[in-house]
Amino acid sequence: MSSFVLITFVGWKKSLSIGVMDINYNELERRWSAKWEEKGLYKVTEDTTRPKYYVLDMFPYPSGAGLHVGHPLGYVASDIVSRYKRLKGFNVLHPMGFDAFGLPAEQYAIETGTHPAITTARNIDYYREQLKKIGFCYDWYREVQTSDPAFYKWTQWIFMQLFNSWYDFRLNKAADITTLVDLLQSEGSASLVAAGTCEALFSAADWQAMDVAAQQNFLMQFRLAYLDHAEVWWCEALGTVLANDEVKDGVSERGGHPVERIRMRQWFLRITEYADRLLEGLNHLDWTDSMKEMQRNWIGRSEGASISFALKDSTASIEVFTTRPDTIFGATFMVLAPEHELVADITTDEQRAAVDTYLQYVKTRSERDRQAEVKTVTGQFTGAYAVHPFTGKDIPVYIAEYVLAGYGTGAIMAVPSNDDRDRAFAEKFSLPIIEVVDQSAYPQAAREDKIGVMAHSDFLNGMEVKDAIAAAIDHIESKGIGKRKINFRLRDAGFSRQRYWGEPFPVVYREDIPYLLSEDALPLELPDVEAYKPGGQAKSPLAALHDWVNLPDGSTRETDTMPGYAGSSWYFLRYMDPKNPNRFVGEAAEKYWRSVDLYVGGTEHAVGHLLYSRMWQKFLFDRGWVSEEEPFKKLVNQGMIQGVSAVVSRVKLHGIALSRINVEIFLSKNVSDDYKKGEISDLELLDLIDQMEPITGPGNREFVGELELNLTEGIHLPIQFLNGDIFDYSSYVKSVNSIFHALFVPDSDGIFRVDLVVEKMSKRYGNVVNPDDVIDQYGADCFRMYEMFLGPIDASKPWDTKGITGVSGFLRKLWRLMVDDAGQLKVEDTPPAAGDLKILHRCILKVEDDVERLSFNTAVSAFMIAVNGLTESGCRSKAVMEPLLIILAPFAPFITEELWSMLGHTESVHRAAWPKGDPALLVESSFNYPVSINGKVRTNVEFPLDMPKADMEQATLALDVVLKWTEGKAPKKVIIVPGRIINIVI
RNA sequence: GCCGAGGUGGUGAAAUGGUAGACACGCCGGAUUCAAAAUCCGGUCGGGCUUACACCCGGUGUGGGUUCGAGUCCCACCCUCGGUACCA
Repeated sequence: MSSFVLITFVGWKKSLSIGVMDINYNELERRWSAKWEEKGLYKVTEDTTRPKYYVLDMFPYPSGAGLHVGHPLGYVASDIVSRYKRLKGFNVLHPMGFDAFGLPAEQYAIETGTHPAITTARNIDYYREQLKKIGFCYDWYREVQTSDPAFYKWTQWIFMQLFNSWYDFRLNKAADITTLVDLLQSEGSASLVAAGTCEALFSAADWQAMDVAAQQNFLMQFRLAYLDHAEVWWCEALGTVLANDEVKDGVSERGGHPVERIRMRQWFLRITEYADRLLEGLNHLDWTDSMKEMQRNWIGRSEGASISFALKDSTASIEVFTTRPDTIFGATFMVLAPEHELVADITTDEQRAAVDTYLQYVKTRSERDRQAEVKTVTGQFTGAYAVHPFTGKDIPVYIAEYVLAGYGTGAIMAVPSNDDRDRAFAEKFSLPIIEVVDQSAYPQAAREDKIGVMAHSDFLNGMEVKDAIAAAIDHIESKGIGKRKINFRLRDAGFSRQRYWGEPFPVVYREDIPYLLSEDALPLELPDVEAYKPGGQAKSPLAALHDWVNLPDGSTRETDTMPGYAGSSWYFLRYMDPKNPNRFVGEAAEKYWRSVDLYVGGTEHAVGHLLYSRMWQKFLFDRGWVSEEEPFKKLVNQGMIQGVSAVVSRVKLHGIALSRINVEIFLSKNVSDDYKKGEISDLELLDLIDQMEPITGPGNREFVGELELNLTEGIHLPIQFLNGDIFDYSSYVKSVNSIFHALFVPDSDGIFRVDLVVEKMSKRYGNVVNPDDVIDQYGADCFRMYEMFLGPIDASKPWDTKGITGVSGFLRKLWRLMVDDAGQLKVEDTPPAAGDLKILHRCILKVEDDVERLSFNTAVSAFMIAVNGLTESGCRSKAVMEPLLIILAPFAPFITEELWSMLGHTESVHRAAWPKGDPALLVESSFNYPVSINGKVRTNVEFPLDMPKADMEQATLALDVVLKWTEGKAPKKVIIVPGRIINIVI
């Protein structure tokens, strides 16, 4: 597929007819865009006379494919809210920028040698141009780019503050590391040990006697940005470290080379210190429950106990964390994570070879594979035994991939009676199972549910699980073998990448000890490199720059760079004061804008970005640099717009020569299905191909015996040539370059059909729809409204351009409501008819309610209903048209501005005030009640709304239809809900 | 596997526990037109019955339950999508 070129989107474009009364959207939109820009209509300042409102979009990563129709879904929604709030009198901050560091630009650089800065700048220009066409009210003066040194200077600065801070247990917040040094200086580590934050006990004198390296190593255990070791995917063949995304099925996605986990020293952020506050803070946020739930589960707070198991014939012990200390008598073996530090020590000589083999296997396994694997249990006995702390029995120690080094202590006491994976493991390795919880009273209960009565458990026997947990912990504590503990699933965040295109660390090493640069050395700019492909073992390309790495004073620079989420963890603050050279955000601006009132973005960021941002904000808050502890008050997730792909099968021939080389043979759906089912034989298929283009070469058919047909499924064809499921292959072949030869084998009716598959919109699938093309044909207003009309903002759905004609028709209808065929304004300064006022006010109230609820699709239909109604009634009243234009302006900013100015206004419609809807105009005096018999609607009857229930009941029972059903008998019950329904039960 | 979301006509969807399918697309029929585009009018969940008006039965992924009444609430299951710690 490498030889075909993607061509611009023209397939569904029809010629646009512009009649006398047609609106030239493109001209109109260009004209108003220019005027707004000239007047600075969307420029925002800190205006203390008006209440502020901060509406933020998750900024995009500018990929080479440009914006597709899925991106603007959330942007249109937030733009509508921004404009609506402005009409409501708020001073609205609505900025946009670019998340500009990232892997794709670097990968492109490796392939082509183009500097990522060049690709990125180009992509950003294209994105910005596309965004501007859609008519967003962004204040472009405030644009930020995370790869801009003026921006990442402050990313580096915040990293330095994290490095220079520790989490002060006394204040329960971050504090300057010097306060820790003062503490150690004056009293040693006693209070730290008491607080459980470190184990080494030493005095003030001991501290003072330590050398620099020892002191720094100690402080490293407390810094919020710190060095530790972690594993990365290493691919020897490619010579690079790979992202999880780049590893598929245990091999590199590019090239299919072997990969393995290797351990490296890297930077981390101590987000776990914030686990409790990140959890608690959720309670005060206006986010969806599902989003909060995902964060809660990610943080994963669990209460239990840590217990120490002594090893037989050894001084070492294994510490485990368990949420089920009550089941300790059911612990019949132990399992260590394969990476556990004790593994090498405790493995016996007889088991060493087997353990090593198993460790090799685990190195090729991703964490996800390890957790997802439930069908086949794997593990290996180490030869070592632990001593059960209560029974004194020997229990074997295994290693197994299902135990992860990063969770808890990296070791478990396995209780096969009450844990599914332990159970499966015990069964596979024939280990004893002791049923310690009698759940016979709870037939519905699962093995892992915390209900039942304890059995075979010595002093716990007869207790309910809940009580047994408490009793077991008490006992464990009194025996001194463990203690009550709260554990979090959340792990500290890896902050190093062995990559080029990221923020350099403002760090140098002397004697292997990291030191920060001075603040005036910031920004530490990313230097140019010769090659983007890493040279040395798992090092970033920066490591090859010897002059840059090795400083004259003998120190060396950190060569890793920061991850993608570094810049995105605080960019929302920079928008408040984007050009400030002296501070990451100026104090006055920060105190005015404070935090984001509405944040719109995809669920894919539910835990990553949203958790890191919250941590950074809390840290900056602790240190007194910002005034709010949470960055995003309200959060809304937009759904994903998927593409519809054209998927076919491709066949390759071996052992036969075609008239041309490099021919791709595609099979139409029915042909391919029949072939797969065996209803078409190899020979028949070959015949079909032969009909398309004669197979030449030595003896053709005689070669059939050696012929090999290779079917590849799931090949994507570009959707531009698609009409329904029919693929116009002759146009497609004409459109691509001459090197590409393709043979299309159609169905028996001569038509080539594809499988339609709904999936992520992506360049690689050839299913991308570009908003530019939609706007060229229908205009930005139409595009915006159609995106909203597609469905609820948070729902995912496939894009289909066909339906857009409905919205297009609506905009024309709106235009014709106010402008006649000759282009003359029809609107008159006459008093509005009562019916028209009712239509208008119903619309105002509905749209207002819908925008507040972010239900934009129903707001669009409310506009359609209003315009249909006003068209039907022949309304011409200015008093109706003007408010209608104002409420529609957030959705369709261009056409409303044009009509508004035609009505004689010199000030922009976007500076108008939202009209007040009057509910009194909508009050009805009667209601047409549905009458249902046993819940099924049988007829309708109209009653005044103030009619007494008894009268309604009497009148309803006398209806012919009702009499037919009741057969004259008295009903069992009559339910009357005023203004709703009448239900008769017989 | 685990966590989260979703499943309603041919399609996108609507519906504070109260007339399922608003608003649109598509399709069918008609008006207008030399013709087309555009526009306008009517029809459009399935089945039964009827010359017709009407009427009846079934219907919101599957199976149960709560309720006068369930797309909506509860239980179990199936399928699709997002995340799963280095894609962004």
